[in-house]
Amino acid sequence: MQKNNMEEQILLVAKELFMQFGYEGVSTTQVAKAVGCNQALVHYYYRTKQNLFKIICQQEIQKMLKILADIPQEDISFEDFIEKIIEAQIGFLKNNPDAPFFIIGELRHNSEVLKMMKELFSEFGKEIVGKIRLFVQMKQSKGELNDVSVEDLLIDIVSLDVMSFVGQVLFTQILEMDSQTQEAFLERRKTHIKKLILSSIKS
Amino acid sequence: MQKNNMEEQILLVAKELFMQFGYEGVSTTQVAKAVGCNQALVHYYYRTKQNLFKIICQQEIQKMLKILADIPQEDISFEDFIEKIIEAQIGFLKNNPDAPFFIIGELRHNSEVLKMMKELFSEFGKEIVGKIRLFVQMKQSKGELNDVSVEDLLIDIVSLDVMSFVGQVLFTQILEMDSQTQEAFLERRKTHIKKLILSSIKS
DNA sequence: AACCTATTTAATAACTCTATTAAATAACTC
DNA sequence: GAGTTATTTAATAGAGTTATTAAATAGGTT
Repeated sequence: MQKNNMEEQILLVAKELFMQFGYEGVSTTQVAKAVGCNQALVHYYYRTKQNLFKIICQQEIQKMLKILADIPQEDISFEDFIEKIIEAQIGFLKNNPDAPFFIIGELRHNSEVLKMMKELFSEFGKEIVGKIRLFVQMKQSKGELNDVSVEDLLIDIVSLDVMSFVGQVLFTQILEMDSQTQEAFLERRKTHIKKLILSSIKS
Repeated sequence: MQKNNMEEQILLVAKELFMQFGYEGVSTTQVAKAVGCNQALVHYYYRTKQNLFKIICQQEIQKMLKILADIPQEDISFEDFIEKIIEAQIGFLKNNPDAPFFIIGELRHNSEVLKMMKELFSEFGKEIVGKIRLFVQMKQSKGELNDVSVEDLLIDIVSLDVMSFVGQVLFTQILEMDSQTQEAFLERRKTHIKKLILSSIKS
């Protein structure tokens, strides 16, 4: 391989491996081998495995929460609002298929991930919920929307989006779906989720 | 500890550890220490770590799918039908809080878990979907129900149930919820999920 | 070219991990 | 109680892990 920027290469390759196999599932020796450099170099640039992992976690979790934070602010219908959120989330998941597995898999026992989630959530969490609440209240004041819990709404959308993805991976393996069928499955889920969410809150 | 049945003790303790920390996150030395026996005993009874893990996986995944397979067959309303399924799932998750983290966490890279899911799904999967389809068709023939995709319905319910649980663990840590608040959160989600599911399919 | 600094490697210390072996102990069977 | 089998342990081989060190190499500057 021997790309000129080894520091970045290591981070990139380590990200892929950690995301797929988890913290304990990857050794610095494996990272070095995959990069094509000496194992000591991994430690030269990032000192410890913990530290390398921490940097990667921070980047990835931040990326994920950014998706939620990037709520459309224009004056659109509630239907389009929901659609855009779902679209953004599924889009992100398509580009980062390992993300939910990584987060859920590490969350259960990796205190580093937990701490990071806590930190980044207290940074972005209120902002995200606040933005959506604002939009919902605006629509409510116009009489276009019933009473609705923003927290439940968010949990519902994230739940359905994330698990569509987990399901897709599962079914891909179990039912031997080809990539075309996978794509179709996700598209079907996307419209289904939108319909499901909207059916419960239309005024 | 030194309970008289070491073979069983090892399985029990190993289950707890594997469920929380995953395959790579647990060593046979740790298992032995937690049980209070010699490390070689773990291998005496189960030969390899792989094999021990496999046995535990089989048991746990089977338990999970059983929950889905135990669909109420009595002549009840569709509303009660959905409620019972949700009740059963949330109940199971309360007793096995690590289960979704374990499955999703291992699914991404542990071929053993994947293979097992594949095997057990082809054994129970069709049965489960078939049972629900039968119930749905029965209700449809009576005109009590719209057209509905059984697959989507199942994915929806499982998604919302499982992620309520993942969310609960997350929020417990992030928002420092006490056990009473956790219980309330789950109860609220339970009724919310039921309402959400039903709102989309009532005829 | 000589010097300096940044990058990369080989070697290795100090562990830990899995799995096996042989020996010790406990539990039965006659 | 002697003999047989089952359970449990100590010891250890062999491989792999993280992290450090000193040495080698590459790049840039004067």
